[in-house]
Amino acid sequence: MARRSDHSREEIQAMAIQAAIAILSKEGLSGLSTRKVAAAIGYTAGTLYLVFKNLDELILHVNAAALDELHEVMQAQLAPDISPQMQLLALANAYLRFAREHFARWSLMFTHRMPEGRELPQWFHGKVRMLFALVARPLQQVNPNLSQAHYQQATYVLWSSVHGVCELGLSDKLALGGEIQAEELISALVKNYLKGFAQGWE
Amino acid sequence: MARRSDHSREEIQAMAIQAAIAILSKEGLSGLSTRKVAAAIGYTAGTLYLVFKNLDELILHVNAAALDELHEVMQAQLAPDISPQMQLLALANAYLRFAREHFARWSLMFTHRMPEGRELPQWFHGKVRMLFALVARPLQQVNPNLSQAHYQQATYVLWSSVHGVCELGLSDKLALGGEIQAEELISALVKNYLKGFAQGWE
DNA sequence: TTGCTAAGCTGAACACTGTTTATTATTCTT
DNA sequence: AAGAATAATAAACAGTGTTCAGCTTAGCAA
Repeated sequence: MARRSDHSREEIQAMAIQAAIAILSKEGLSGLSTRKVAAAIGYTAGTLYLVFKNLDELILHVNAAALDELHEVMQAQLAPDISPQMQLLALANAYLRFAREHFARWSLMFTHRMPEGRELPQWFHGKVRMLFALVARPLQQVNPNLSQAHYQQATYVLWSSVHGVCELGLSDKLALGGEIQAEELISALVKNYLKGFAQGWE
Repeated sequence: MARRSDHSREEIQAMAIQAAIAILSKEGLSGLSTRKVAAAIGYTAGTLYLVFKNLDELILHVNAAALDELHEVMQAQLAPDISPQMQLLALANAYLRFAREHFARWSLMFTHRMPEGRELPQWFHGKVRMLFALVARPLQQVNPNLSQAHYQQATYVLWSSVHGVCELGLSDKLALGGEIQAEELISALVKNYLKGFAQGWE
């Protein structure tokens, strides 16, 4: 076959991303392959290379979709009539929930590294900044007396630490006795961190 | 060739682990392969399967070696004449240093997952507990009025959050402006967390 | 309507990967 | 010295990402 023109480049691109997400959800990262993605959308592996530079670029878009979805579910947590502390806790729990429900996609975001030399594109960093902004604002309400740099640092720290609890809490590496749930750890972390953060800096 | 008996099973096993570590350090995870490990120790891929069940088991031992090495460098931080707060900060910084200097090996510990159904062996969990114990003791000194379960939870939380800061801080995902160093984040996290932890619970 | 060019797509190839197994070469035992 | 047991290999299998010559067809020109 040749020159079917059933779909535009953009359509094939979108279809491939969706197919990759579906495979990832069903079979995990090890089940993902170019041939399988191509077959799922009725094309051949070679076609993917007309639309993506390589598999890394496809994964980049899969990750971008995850960032968008994550932004959506986290933004839905924000409610102005709730204390900023509770908003931040809700954000952290939403992050944990996303990690649990979309584990393969979530961990691919961090597992995947650009090939040597290649950098993440700017639009990707933009999506990351959008996510951080969700945390920076409530933090500002918790303690309004700090500089912008402090909020930025606190955002990084809080986000990273919540991420770490999710990662180790959802893996088998921590060997939690089965007793301790990740939710408890998240709650303990966020409350304790904000207690210190509210009291000032140094 | 056949039946050379140059090395015992245990020797081949140890050689393969060391070779895998060397390859990992030089070429990263993507450079690791059974044929390459085998060639590095003067054997063929098939021989590795006489000594390891599969590649996962080899990696398991590579990770175990990393746990041992990590325990060593962290234990070296403990000095009884230093405040527990400073000891915990030193432990966190040692963890960050290890992650930086042995990045491929360090991230393989978390990237790698046992194949479906297979569990991590008990001796592996034992090594993890040994590491946690390094953190639990100083925590007990920071606030001696809590239950054992609280120390365990605090250990998990502190460890995981430091881990998260290392992971995101060392990746390109956070897009730190280049300004903020991971050391600063670690320091901010540990100090802030311990401030809250020293004040009590809940 | 026909012919031609250009684009879409494929299928096969290449160099890898982890893993299994028949076969060979060597050592040990009798 | 003959035979059994074992260490190691080479080759095979099914899969991977990636490239590219060539085929098929759409759209345009004559």
